[in-house]
Amino acid sequence: MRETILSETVLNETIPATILLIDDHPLLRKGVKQLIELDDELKVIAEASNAIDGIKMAKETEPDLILLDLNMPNINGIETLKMLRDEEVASRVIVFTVSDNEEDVVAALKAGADGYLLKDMEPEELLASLHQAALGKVVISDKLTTLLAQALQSGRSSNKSDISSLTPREKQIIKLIAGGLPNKLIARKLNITEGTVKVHVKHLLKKLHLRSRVEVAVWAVQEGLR
Amino acid sequence: MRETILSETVLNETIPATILLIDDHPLLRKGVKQLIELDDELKVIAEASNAIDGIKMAKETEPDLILLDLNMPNINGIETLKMLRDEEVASRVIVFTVSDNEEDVVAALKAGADGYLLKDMEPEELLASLHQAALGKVVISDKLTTLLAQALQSGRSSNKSDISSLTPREKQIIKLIAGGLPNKLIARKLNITEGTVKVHVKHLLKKLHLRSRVEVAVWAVQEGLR
DNA sequence: TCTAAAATACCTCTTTATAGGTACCACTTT
DNA sequence: AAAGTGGTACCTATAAAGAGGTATTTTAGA
Repeated sequence: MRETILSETVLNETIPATILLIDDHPLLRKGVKQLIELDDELKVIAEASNAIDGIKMAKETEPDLILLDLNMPNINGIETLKMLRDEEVASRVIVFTVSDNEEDVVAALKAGADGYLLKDMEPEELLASLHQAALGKVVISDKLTTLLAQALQSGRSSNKSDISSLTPREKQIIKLIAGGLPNKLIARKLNITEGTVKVHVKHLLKKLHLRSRVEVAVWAVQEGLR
Repeated sequence: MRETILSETVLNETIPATILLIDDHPLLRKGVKQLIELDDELKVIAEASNAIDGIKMAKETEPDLILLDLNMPNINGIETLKMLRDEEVASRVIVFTVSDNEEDVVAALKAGADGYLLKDMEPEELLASLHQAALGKVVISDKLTTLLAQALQSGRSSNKSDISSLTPREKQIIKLIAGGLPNKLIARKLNITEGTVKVHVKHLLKKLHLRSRVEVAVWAVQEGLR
């Protein structure tokens, strides 16, 4: 695949690592792309502004690295990551986001991310991290290492509240709880009986290891469920 | 201040609107700056990664526009905006953020923002909005207009939950509610009886025009009470 | 197609939460 | 001194929430 190179020492020839950007913010993509252009060992070969396009491009271009935003409309980053894995995309996926939330970090790594970098990092650090990532290393922003260590040592990685275990109905009810609705109104809204709502609440409390709907509401808000 | 221009029709001479970027993400700044460079009616003359530097630079450079991020460490965007106003900086301040949260939008505009743009907008739209802003127009992302209309018509701007009417004890209890504690545990923690906690809860519910502790918890979390 | 998971409904029982009232005390403002 | 505010306490009564169980129907996966 390597193209012919004119009048250049063959020994100095570097094959740039190819990168796909998936982020719904055009401006951010622009900034990252411009930064990466300064580095001849890295090359942005494709961009996408949503999960669907991103996955399509990943399959078409087979990049070495995928920089993936977490906070995207419709399909979020974690889901996108899982879909990429399902599609057997071989690229190394680096989550690139503003969220230094422990849940997000753990979820991303559990879902098989090969790195987790924060958008507020210095440009030089980002390039350095991408180099490492291209070499097969798992890269994590310095800020997060302490956080991760705590998460692991306190065993929270196994018993933390995990949205992935919830059924669609349960997620739906969580959002309504976070909206402050009592069971009776939730029932009316969903055209089911209050008793049934209680069953769902009971189940989701158990799954999330939470003690009350107040904790559910707080959790949901902090988790950014909408 | 206008520099000498060589061999150019004087009639076509445009004085670019000067812009100061305040955002803690270097990459985003990079992207925006690159975009603005394409437009010779706009010019980034300074950048800052935090509120303190931003305010200093605003006073030094007196830009026409300030693009201000909301989500910054230490001092957030709204506070920064207020500080700019206190310092009597004459620049038009455009909030530029990812948050399409109603509270944020309303808070920003109440604090005197001259615009509120979302980071996920298209580059062309951003440039167009900045042109409008430079002409003195208040620019709001299209996405937000519906939201704003609702906020105003439902009168939420005037009778929204206001923390200032709360007593210290009530604020304290709100934080504990948001921590998911039931009245009994709150009582233990504060060394008062559960009955007394109930009275406080009752009062604060009335003051905040909220219907349940769940709504209180959600409100507190979104309000960032800690 | 068979099966397991999900969603639904109804039951009882206990605990929490909310609303209303009265009352006392300390402190500040008028 | 009187009035107001904030914090405390106790009372009754109702509403809501949560835990336990059983059971039927749909839906989706193997």
